[in-house]
Amino acid sequence: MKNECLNCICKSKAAETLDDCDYDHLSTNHATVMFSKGENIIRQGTYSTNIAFLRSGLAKIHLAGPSHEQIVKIVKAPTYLGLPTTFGDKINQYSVTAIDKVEVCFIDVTFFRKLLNEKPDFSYEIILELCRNELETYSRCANRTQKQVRGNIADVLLDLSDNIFESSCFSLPMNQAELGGLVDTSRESISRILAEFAKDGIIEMSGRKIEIVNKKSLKLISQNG
Amino acid sequence: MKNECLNCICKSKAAETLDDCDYDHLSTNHATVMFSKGENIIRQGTYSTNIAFLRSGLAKIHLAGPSHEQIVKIVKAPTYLGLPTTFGDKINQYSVTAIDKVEVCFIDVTFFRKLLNEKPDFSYEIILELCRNELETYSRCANRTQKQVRGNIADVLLDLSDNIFESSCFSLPMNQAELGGLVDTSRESISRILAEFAKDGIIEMSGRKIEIVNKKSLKLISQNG
DNA sequence: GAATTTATGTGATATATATCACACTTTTTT
DNA sequence: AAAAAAGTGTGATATATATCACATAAATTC
Repeated sequence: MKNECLNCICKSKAAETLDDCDYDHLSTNHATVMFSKGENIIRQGTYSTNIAFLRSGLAKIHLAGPSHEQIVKIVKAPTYLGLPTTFGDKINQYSVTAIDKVEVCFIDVTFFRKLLNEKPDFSYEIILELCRNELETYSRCANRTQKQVRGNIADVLLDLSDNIFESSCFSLPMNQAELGGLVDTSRESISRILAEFAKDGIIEMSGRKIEIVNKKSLKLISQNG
Repeated sequence: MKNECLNCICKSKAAETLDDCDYDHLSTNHATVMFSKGENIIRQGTYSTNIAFLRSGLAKIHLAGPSHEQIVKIVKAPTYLGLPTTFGDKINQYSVTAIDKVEVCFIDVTFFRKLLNEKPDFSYEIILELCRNELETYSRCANRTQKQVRGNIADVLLDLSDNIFESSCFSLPMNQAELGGLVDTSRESISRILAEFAKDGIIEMSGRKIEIVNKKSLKLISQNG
């Protein structure tokens, strides 16, 4: 177990500011847990007791909206999960669910607090991460409410391709009903519009496998032509 | 000017953790500026150079969405403005505009960075503020996209009454077109639905003056009956 | 205080998308 | 391999709300 964290290949930016001694403590103050597809990592409404760090895999952040479950975003390792909850509120305000097989490090809050307290560089990196998230959330929210469904679906495809899978070819990480929750539409609209994109030669689709053939068009649709 | 900040009656929670010496430095590292109604405090697209702290008054945070201007939220002193931008991105991702006469303290970024670096309690309070904002943004966003217009208008009225003016009687701080931007509707829908609320005896209205007469109904509408 | 601009009220119409209903397909379970 | 469950495709219909088009009212400007 010695040097477990020091030698970890998937560190957060904040963790990279730490020294060998911190890593030593970190190793003894965390537990790594595997979750398989569909398992709840953080559950809305329960008490938040640890800091969760997504070490590998994909997860979705989602919350119960007034009428249905809304997926806020899809995140990819390495990233902290549920930081805002741990500090802003003791009760989780949203859920985090594994999209594929994931590894999560649960870090003792007291120890994490100690790092924040004693390591200003660490603390500053956490601030940066929170700031970036907030900005992203603002524009994501403005887009979702203002664009119509076609544009939002285009956005999701581009996000998956550019940021999550980093390839023009990928497999949709969820079913159409969930995609609806991510884009704020009905399952049926997702089906229709994906079919439309395929018919128009913008994507190629077989089952959940998608290849973006005409990224330009997709971007145009995203910008709402 | 001595003790200007120490004796300031409107401190941020973070500032309350500081000692006399910090306050001394703060006094010499900031400038207080007055803005009148409608003036831009922070402008989207420009470089962010200072930390802005809203010392008194109301402001709206808004950004250019794909099709129209969206008001993210209305904030009230005391609060930092545009923190996420200063750290997350050098270019302002949103605008902040004075709703009434406001006072803003611009604090030197380098000095603010120094505080974050040397005063862990200060830094922790900033983290808390960022966390709370993020949680709030998530649920606000889920609500706005899922509820229909009636529910969102009810929410805005409740927010104004409960959090901003802390009275059941207040004057709408903006015109109906802007309210549309806050709720994601057209100006006309705002007009129609406010008239409807008045007709149903839920509010009393004369010009922009509003009194919430039946808060219970409003809450019911907010929860989407 | 007359003229101009800005804000608001209200009907008629258009439209994007939800919803319902059901066929078909794929995956999972037994 | 059969049976059950979960996921998807697609038409018909309903509906909330945008949009357009004006009328009226209030606030600014000259």
